[in-house]
Amino acid sequence: MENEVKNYADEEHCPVRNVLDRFGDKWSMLVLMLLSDMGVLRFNEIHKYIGTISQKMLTVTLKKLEVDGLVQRKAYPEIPPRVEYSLTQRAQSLMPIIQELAQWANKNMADIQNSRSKAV
Amino acid sequence: MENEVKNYADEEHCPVRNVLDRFGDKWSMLVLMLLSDMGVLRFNEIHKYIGTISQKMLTVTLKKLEVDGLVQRKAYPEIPPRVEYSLTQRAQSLMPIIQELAQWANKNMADIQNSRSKAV
DNA sequence: TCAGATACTTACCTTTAAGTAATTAATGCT
DNA sequence: AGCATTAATTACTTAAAGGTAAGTATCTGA
Repeated sequence: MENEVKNYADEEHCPVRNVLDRFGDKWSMLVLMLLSDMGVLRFNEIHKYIGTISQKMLTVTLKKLEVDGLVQRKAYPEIPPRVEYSLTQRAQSLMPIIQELAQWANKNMADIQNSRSKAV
Repeated sequence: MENEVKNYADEEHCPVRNVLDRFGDKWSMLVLMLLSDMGVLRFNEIHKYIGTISQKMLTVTLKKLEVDGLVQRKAYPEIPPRVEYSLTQRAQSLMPIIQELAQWANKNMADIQNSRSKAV
């Protein structure tokens, strides 16, 4: 007789895995928070705010967020090109939760770093 | 004159980066949710619930969570060994936010997948 | 004519995360 | 004697993420 447990990680049925995997990367959350604070930003503006992101990763990150319908991309047919990014409604409905997460992190950062340093 | 912007990603001062990076990996969130649902679990029980995690990654994940003071590890000096894992208070204060995140993901999963499929 | 601006793309390389499979230690059970 | 049990660890390999640097198109202004 098998122990019929498993299935907590089923990718098809676990929305957390399926959806949240997408902004568990290095930059997505940061871009979302920045756009949430600033409203509308051009590519180079985001690039300057997040001083350490490479052009390539910013492109990749914005594209992923756009594909998921979290970021809206508006390109103006000018030269040199101008592209503006902003949050969609969907992303805006997510931001309060991310803000809570950020608050939790703020509140607990010191203790966590303390725990880490004790762990040798 | 330089454009004095930057610093949105400063790792020293950004608690979100610093703290949340740790459970943006493949398994941490899942382990936290499982322990939140189940209370106290032994290593092999977690392993069975999350059918697809390797022994190594479960060890690594639990150790990281323990170092951050999110998971409590209690080893009984028996043979064969028995080790029980549970959430700390700190992790429990985080769980409501993770639950909200999960609810958001649940609510928005279908739309997001729809957006993705449209994006070719 | 040529640098500068803009939002990328591409090729290449390094780093990190994760998976596989074998091994360990000490005991009880058969 | 030999196998199962438990919670790891170790060495090795593969896959994914991220970084670097250069290139692209088109126009403006010096």
